[in-house]
Amino acid sequence: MSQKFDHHAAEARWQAAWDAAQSYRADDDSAKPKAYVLEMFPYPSGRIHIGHVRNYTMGDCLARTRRMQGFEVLHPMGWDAFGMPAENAAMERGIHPGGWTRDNIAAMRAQLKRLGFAIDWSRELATCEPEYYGQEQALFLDLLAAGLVYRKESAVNWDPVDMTVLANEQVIDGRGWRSGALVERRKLSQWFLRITDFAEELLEGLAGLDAWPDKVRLMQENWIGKSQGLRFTFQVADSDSSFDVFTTRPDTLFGASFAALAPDHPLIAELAAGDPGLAAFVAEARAGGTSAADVETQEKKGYDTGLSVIHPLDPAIRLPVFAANFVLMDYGTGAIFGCPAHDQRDLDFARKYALPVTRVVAPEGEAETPVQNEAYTGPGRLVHSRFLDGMDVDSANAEVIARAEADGWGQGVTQYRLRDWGVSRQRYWGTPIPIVHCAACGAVPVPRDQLPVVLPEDVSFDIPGNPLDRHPTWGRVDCPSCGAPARRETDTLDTFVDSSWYFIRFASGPVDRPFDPEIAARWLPVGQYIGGVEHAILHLLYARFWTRALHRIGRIGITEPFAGLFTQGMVTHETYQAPDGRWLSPDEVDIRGGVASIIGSDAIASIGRSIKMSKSKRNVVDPDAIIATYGADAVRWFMLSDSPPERDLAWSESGIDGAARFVQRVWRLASDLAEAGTTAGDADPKLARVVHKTIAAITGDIDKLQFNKAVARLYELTAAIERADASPTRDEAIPVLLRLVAPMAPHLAEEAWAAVGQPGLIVDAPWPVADPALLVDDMVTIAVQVNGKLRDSFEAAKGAARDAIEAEALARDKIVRALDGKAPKKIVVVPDRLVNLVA
RNA sequence: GCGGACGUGGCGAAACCGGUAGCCGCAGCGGACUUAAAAUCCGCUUUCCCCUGGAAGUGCGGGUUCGAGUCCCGCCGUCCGCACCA
Repeated sequence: MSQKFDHHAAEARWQAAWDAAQSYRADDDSAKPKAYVLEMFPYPSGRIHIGHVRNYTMGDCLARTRRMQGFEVLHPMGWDAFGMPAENAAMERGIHPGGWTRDNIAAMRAQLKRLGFAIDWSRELATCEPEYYGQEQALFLDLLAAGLVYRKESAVNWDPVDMTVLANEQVIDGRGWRSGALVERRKLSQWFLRITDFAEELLEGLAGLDAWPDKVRLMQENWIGKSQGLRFTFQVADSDSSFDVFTTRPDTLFGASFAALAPDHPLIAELAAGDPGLAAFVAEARAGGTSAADVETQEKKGYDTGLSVIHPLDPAIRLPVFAANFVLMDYGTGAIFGCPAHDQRDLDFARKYALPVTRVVAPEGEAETPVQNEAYTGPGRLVHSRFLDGMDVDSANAEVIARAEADGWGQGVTQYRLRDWGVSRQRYWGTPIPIVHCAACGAVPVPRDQLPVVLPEDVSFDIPGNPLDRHPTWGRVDCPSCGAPARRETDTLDTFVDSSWYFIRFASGPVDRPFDPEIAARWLPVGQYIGGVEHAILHLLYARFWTRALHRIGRIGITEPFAGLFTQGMVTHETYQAPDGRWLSPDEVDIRGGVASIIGSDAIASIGRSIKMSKSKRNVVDPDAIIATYGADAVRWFMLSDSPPERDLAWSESGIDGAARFVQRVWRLASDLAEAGTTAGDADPKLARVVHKTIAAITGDIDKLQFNKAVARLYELTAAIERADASPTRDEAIPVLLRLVAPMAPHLAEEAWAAVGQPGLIVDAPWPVADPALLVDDMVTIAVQVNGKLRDSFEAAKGAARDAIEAEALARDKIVRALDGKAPKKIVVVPDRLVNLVA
């Protein structure tokens, strides 16, 4: 009888066949409608992990479906290949980051190919190659020329041992994560991109992204952090100095009892020079951690500068000026006025330093109720505020802003939390910033004909710090402008720059330019982008910004790069722990009947809940091993089944067993048909209905990326075909099933398609189309409820008259019994659905 | 602290617009085939009870409705994001 489906042979055979036919090559010149399906490209860490497999399987399923539906599909793959892990590997093993990265890419590419993804490999790119980053340098210079790039001094976290800049996440308890050295704040001259110029349009653009998850839009909205308020100047009494503050609550100005400046504020720096106490306070404030936990527990502290400022609405009022640890230099103006009654932080501060607390907003009748330990931030009317008294908060805000503008001491402004994007990294393994520093000419762009600025290969990582800084020759160049000896910029670009435009380069990647706008326009924007939520803010915001920046300088026609976005869940796995608390890997236990016995011992492991795979919990599974055992199709099938794609998927041995079983079931259907040949006789209208309903449902499910539902329906269809008696309908149903399965299990589908004698490759076969006539049933089940409780049900012709249904319902034995002789007070009839009798 | 999502069998989950809760899969139980096992196939599988049937049931408590997993109000819990943002 039928042989088992041999996944090893089928995978090799069909992957070769697709390659030979160049099945997944995207044709720029195709007349077909275009579909651009993209998954976030991976960092080449060394091995594909199961999360990647899930991500790419989803995209692949969609891409394959679109292909069969007649779209010209662009489904590319590349490598986000610059970044720290390569440098860390270089330091640890004394190898070159480039070699390490390229080896990893080769290994991971082979892994992806084993899964049979429908990828146009001719468009593959790696961001670490000069062909890519050289074009990025060109775009950087374009943005520089357009004034969207600038250079300024900025504080960084400096690790004095590793001689490198650390990201905030790399600073743990004030120490470098790798060296353990106390981190210093250093000022460095760094390059910035003017993303804040785009704050408003990035915010407004979110409204149009209706195929994005609300969650991501909201996260971006919060990140941009728009707020409106008043910016005004405080004059320091008996002095020429002044400073600006920003507030969203100008209405509470009469409740002000102090002003406070960030420890990093320039005015504080000035004063600290002559005030050792203040200098000590500043040093102490800087030492305080910036982590969430630190901030939460940190006490509000201040230092009285001895200065006072003049209240803008009444020169007679003077407010003391403090340096305060809770005022941030990088939001607003780095200075505030404190209104303790209506701001919790100000209240805490005021209590500590015995400053007045004056209520200026109160709900009805509470004007004289003192504010105790909780600041009042609710609605109400202004009190103790002279000309503002009696106004509501909004009117008072507007009134104060109007006066400030009329009298010239302040103005209404919109403030954003978003800051300009600092892109300088003091590292080797990144895109060199194409700038030359000349003593006479300043920062000079590298001329276009000298791009790319290529990273030198002869570098070593045995000494800490950026090897570009100590390279003997690379940094020495002549100034492109005056010809005098000059030095290269040794900083490289943040790797988020690399990933901000790769999707454009996929659409069009000429050798002499970053992209061809006309060709790129044929594909962009990306129709469906799929990746993890962890990129909800940074990557997705930067890519949106980069696209808008290119749009502003006339390089591209679109403003939004990703029309549709889907954020998929993680793949999790149960955890196993030995009685002594040691974590066990899945292949150290044998699970039967919910009990995990430890292999090679008679002890029982405790089973923990399914959580994110991590090395420390040892609950990681290796895709390669699983593909070898179960086959690519079973793995792909499992990745799409069970859990909704936006939720986490719990990997389990039994789950993948089930998937492998299904592959065999489909294969059996096909090979039995191949053996038996076609059937003569009558059609099977019941089966035909099932087939067509399934076609319609699955098409919709895949459109909505609800792969788990599509999978459930395919199980049902398979079961229905298995159960059906031989008929021409059944013979036709099997190739339909194969086409529906093809996006998920393509090797199986090809093998079976060939076995049943269908012509050509199934990947080129058209997607089945449901016959609308077969989607409607002529009989429906009517539920009969008494007082809302189901008592009976019966079959009726679809569209049957209300009276007839009502009469039938009342005549049913069970209903007569349930009503117990009483006449219903009310009868609700929902045609084709139910009858509810209210007794 | 602020913002958001979610909560349904032993488990992963379905359920169009408010209309028969639990499709499908996993695990489990029973059976068939087999010398046996594997594989495969068939059946059962929310809980409880006085079991030809009945009651309860979608985190908890209320409400709207002929009818609520779905809508409204208030809690509880879990997860995620941001975090001294003036």
